Parts: sequence; C-alpha cells; structure tokens
Amino acid sequence: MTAQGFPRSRRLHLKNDFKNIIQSGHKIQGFGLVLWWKPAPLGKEDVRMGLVVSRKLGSAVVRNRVKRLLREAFRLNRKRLQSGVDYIISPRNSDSLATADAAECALLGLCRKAGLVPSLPAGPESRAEL
RNA sequence: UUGACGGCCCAGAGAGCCGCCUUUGGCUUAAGUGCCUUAGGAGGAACUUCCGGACUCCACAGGGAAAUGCGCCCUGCGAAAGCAGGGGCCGUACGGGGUAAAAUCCGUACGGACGGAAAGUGCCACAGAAAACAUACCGCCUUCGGGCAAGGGUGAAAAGGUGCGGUAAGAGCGCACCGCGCACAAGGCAACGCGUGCGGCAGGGCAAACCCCGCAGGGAGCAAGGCCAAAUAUGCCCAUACGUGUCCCGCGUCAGAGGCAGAGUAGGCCGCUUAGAGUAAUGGCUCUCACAGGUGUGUAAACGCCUGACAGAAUCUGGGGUAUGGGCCGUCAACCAU
RNA sequence: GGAGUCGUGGUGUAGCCUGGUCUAACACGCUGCCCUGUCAAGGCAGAGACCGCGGGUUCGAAUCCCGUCGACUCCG
Repeated sequence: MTAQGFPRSRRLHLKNDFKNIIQSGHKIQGFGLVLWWKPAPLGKEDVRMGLVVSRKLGSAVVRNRVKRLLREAFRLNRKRLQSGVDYIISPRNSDSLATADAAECALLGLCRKAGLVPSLPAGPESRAEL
C-alpha cells in the first residue's frame, strides 16, 4: 500500500465494531465533530476509521460531501495520528465542514485535543514537511 | 427587445499529482491478502413514492360480491398506467353583431375530476313569512265568504325572464321574443345535434355527501424470497472414567475433549445487473481555456476579483408530479425602429 | 430501499369522519391588577392561532379533493 492510500480494510464497516467503540470507547466533542476512539485489538498496528452521518445533517448530497471531505482529511493525515487505534467520526454541523481545509482543521484540532497526535506539529499547513 | 406558451438539446473542457469502487490477465498470501496491469464507474430529474409492469412469496375448485379507484366521445401509440391528436358540450374574458336593455348568434383566447339530482336517503348555518311540503310577513283586491303572489324585504339560492295585453287585484291567464321540458329528427362511427312539432312550465343546489349506473378490481413487497451456516441449548451415538461384579460382556450414572441430527441466531452467499453494495465507490488539490452571472477600474476596447443551478444510483423498468442553470427553434402578444 | 402516521396560540391536545353564528375550545404557560411585610398558592381581568403552504369543489373549507413542504414511526 502506498503512503497515502486508504482502502476498505482501513475502514470500519461492521455493525459490531461501531457498537463496541461507541459504547466502551472514549468520546470527545468539538469543532463541529464528535470523535470516539478505542485501542484496537492486539496485533493491529493500523489506523482504522468509521464515519457516522445522521440524516439531520442535510440531504444526501450534503451528507456525501461531508463524508468525502472528512475521509480525505483523514487519509492525508493518517501517518500523524496515533496508530493501533480505531476512530469513529460523526459530524454534527455541515456548515463548519464546507471545504477541505475546514474539515482538515477540525479533524486535527479535535485529535490534538484528545491527545492522539504524538508528533505535535504546528498545524495542517505543515503537512508538506512530512 | 421583452413576456407567455409549445418543442428539442446540453448538464463545462483539457493536463498534472494524490486517492476510491468494480473488473481482465499475471504474480503473491493463512485469507479477494498485497503488488503490477486491462477495461469501466450517477441523473434529467438518480428526487418524490403518486399510478403501472416484470419478478418473488402467501391465499385461491368454479362463480359471484365487497373494500377501493376511475368516469363526455372517437382515433392512434402502449403490456398496463398513461400520453398524443381531433371533436362535442359547459364556463369565464375580450371582440363583432344585435337590442329600449339583455339574451339567443358569430369569432378568438383560456379553463373544465365533464355519467346520473323525474331510483332512494341526507344536508342547505345566519337572515327570511317560506329553503322545496306552500302553514304567505309587510302588502294588493274584495260582494268580507274569500281571491292573489305583482311590488317591498332576506339570502348563495325564493316556483321561468323582458315587453305588451288582460284583470276587482293578480297570475303563462293570453300573445311575441328568449329560456326550459318532452317527442320526432336532417346529419354524425359516436359524444352531440341543424330543425320540426307539442306543452304554458313539469319546478333549486350539493354526488371532491351516502348512493345508483358502467368499467377496473386477491394480498404483500427485493428489508420479497431462497441457500449455506459458527456459538449456545436440545436429542442420539461412540470411547474413556466411576458404580454393580472375581473378571469380561451387559446394565446404570456423571462429565466432555469426540461424532451425528433437525431447527436455526450471529455471520456469509444468491436474488443483483457490461456502475453496482458494503458504513454504502464515482473524490481532493493545482494550472490553462471556455461559458454565464455579479462587482470594481476605464470614454471605450479591455483588464482584475468573486461565484458556479437542482440534486447522489441501491432489484429492473414505463409514466405522472415537483426542483433547477443555460442554449436553439416555432407560435402569439406588447413595445421600439424603418 | 419499502410501508405508514401526523402538522391547529409559547407548549400539549380537542374540533375534521357528518362543511355553517369557528372571528376556533380546553389545560399549562404569559401580561396586568387584587391579596401578602415578601414569594408561592388563590381571586379578577386580558393578550395570543385566519388551522404547515398552494390550488380546486361549494353560496360557504380548519373540516372534502388534488399537489407540495416538514416532522415522526415501523420493516433486516
């Protein structure tokens, strides 16, 4: 797999995974997002991510757009997040995630608040240094 | 040029980098696990779920009926829903014509869920004497027994309208025109109806109230339905162990680490697709060009900046409805110029 | 994806089926006054919805019919 790829195996798609992480994992809110995370079972070094998008967020077009932007932001910053952890992200406000930059800022800001960004970089604009 | 109506078309293009889903061939892995490679990857409405059809399951001898839906006529397309064309009738507006004023009549445009109200039931508030049965309030006339419904007034609607005659006063009581009903009927495939005759008038509205007539008409839906199948529980079998017994067989008991069974949960597969299915792909960034709109500078040409409609397949498919950016063509109307 | 239910003052409901003095009722809430040293409770008075939106039927629509928008529920 290339450095920035994000195939299906890195995504959460089983109903039980979602149930498990949301019920027994950690939770933090902010930047128009909700983040649940939980260390993955032993032997898994990868970062996995799932999305939960409610119908209250908007029409199918709005929901698809938010999901794509969040997935893109996660894909580009996957190496900077703590590995061996499963993430579930749920947007609560489509206005604060209207562009790719905004989605990236929100995701990184919330992860830093949760202590899941070990290298402590300056911000999303320093991505080119990695 | 602008507007309305009708019809057709498009849904920005190209390049680079990073990615996603399915797929062809090859290598690889415990494993569609990973790598390389081939090809493909949202719409005109994919929206809505308002009608159809295919498909699947359930129900069902045959026939009838109900719920429910639809409703002028003809033709064409269609499997059906529905759509298109033409015609009839009705309503509204405008114009013509006509008149004392109207109406009948002619034309144009727009609209019409447009079978039946003399099959039955029901409802019609308030006002008004009275709302469909004439019990007639003010009133008119009178020979004081009674006669009348013209005028007033109420209302959405009041037992034909206007005019003339007539009368005690009145009234289709009589006449003309108009309206209405019935019968016949030129014509037309039909809806309908040129017209003729009869009748002085039968009698309001509502069926998107029940209903009657005609036609259609079993129910549910791919989360339909089918297949495979952990764990757990149940049943059966076998070996071991223990008990009985001197021992073996046999019999009994407990446990599991075994095997089998049907049912079947989690889960998986098929249904399912030359886009495809699952937390659900079809994306992000940069540059160039094009189009449209907004805005700023400028006399202008031009240049700069900003913005990019509605909307995302989920078994497939035919329609209806709704949302929405732009282009072209046609018809009509208004305005400007010649 | 499919099948349904419901929109009425600030909130929760009634009225709709069977159209009419509906200018829309009830409870809580709200406003003012009285009561009290003050608050609550109580008493008196009052404001607030043209019935989600747009058409149609009808003399007349919250009610009937059609379209549309929004909210909610169920089906593995």
